[in-house]
Amino acid sequence: MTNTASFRAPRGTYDRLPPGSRDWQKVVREAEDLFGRAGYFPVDTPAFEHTEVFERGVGEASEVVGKQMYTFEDRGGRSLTLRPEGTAPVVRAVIEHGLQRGALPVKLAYSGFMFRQERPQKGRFRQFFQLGIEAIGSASALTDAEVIEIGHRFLRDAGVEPRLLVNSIGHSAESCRRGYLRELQGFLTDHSDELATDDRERIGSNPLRTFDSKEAATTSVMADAPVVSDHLCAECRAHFELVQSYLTDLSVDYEIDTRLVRGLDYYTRTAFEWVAGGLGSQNAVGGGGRYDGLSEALGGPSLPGIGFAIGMDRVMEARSGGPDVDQTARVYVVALGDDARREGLMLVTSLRRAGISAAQDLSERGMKGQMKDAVRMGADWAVILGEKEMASKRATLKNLHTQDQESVDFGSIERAVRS
RNA sequence: GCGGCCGUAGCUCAGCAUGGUUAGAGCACCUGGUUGUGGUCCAGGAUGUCGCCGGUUCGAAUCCGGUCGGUCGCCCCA
Repeated sequence: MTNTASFRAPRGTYDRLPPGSRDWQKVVREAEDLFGRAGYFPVDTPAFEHTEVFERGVGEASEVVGKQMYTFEDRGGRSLTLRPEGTAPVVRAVIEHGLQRGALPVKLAYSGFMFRQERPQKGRFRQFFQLGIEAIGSASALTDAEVIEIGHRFLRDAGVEPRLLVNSIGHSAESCRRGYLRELQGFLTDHSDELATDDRERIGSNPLRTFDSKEAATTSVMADAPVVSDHLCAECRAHFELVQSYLTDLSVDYEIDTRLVRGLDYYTRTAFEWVAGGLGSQNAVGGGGRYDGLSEALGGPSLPGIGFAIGMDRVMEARSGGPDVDQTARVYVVALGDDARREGLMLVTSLRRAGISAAQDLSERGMKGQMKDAVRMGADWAVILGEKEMASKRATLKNLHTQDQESVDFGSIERAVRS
């Protein structure tokens, strides 16, 4: 009620309420099962990290680090940051605990809230929920294919029909992306007077981003720009071709998008993104890529890795169909009078202990109101306890689908409703 | 962070241009018709600091300013 409470959830946050909250729970559980079947172990890392984890991991040139982080100083003067993404913290945890000394790759699955201070809009929140997996310690293209297939499968199972875009952005060598970047910067400098001002400023810091620009001026220039995929070294090219052929083997439909670049600096080689309709301009439901240099950037050993992050909020928005209407209780006890309500409380509890969902009226309503409540909960059975039933110790059991009623003694109710 | 639109009951919205009695509708909710049987029908009932603060005015849901929030686009991303 807004009349007494003048507090609202902070901007860009939300309360997850019934009935949709149950759908959410169901989708998350399906994801956990799917990731678990593929051998990805659950991992949880703190909601905040030392700020440097993101500055060095995600990269200071990225938008996320540059202007979207919730950074604060604690009472000990340490600079901490609410995690804006999950990969850098997971890699930090792997290094810190030496998980890479066991069998490789280390396969981990995480889920949780991430925080970025941006202008909220549909499908974009300041506190948002991501699910992700990371396979750390394998450079094989098999891993790329496995990770992508799992994410794709999750989205499809969740009722999203995503388009999968893939690209390779090479690795950081002169023979590969570094050389390409210089060529791109040269191209952009030659055309700098034709670019939108925002994009002109990125030539030095983050030239790849100009491919994402929606400025008409920039878009037309970029049509003729050199593209990363034409400048990959032999190894990166071979890797990308393998990934593609594996995806084809797995019947995962994908599109090559040579203009796909990702926002976080740590990506190398494979980059991918899932997009879906119904989300307005926030059409990316998930994305990921290979990050072969991340571990070293965080002071760890050389450890190639790949993973994805999927935005649950956007998944729930994009999935087909409305909320599933679930049964709240299979058995509803209609009780009339104090003695019956007391008996009902015991009956409901024993049914629940037996694994059967059950409910009774807790508002001391009349019979009509209780019957309505039973229907509202989607109950299959109504157990009626009135004066007659209390006197005879036999409840009236009504099948709410067929309307049939029978008289059963209290001890037989559980067996009767199991059918 | 920038720009457009919006903010009235739990939900969807009317009323606001031409300020004026107790601010409305539908859905949902509760009760009764049916002294103990739901999804239909009928009757009745409860619910609003008209987002918030301030200004103009005899008088503001209505006009003005600010602010908070949402939404769409930009930036960027999940």
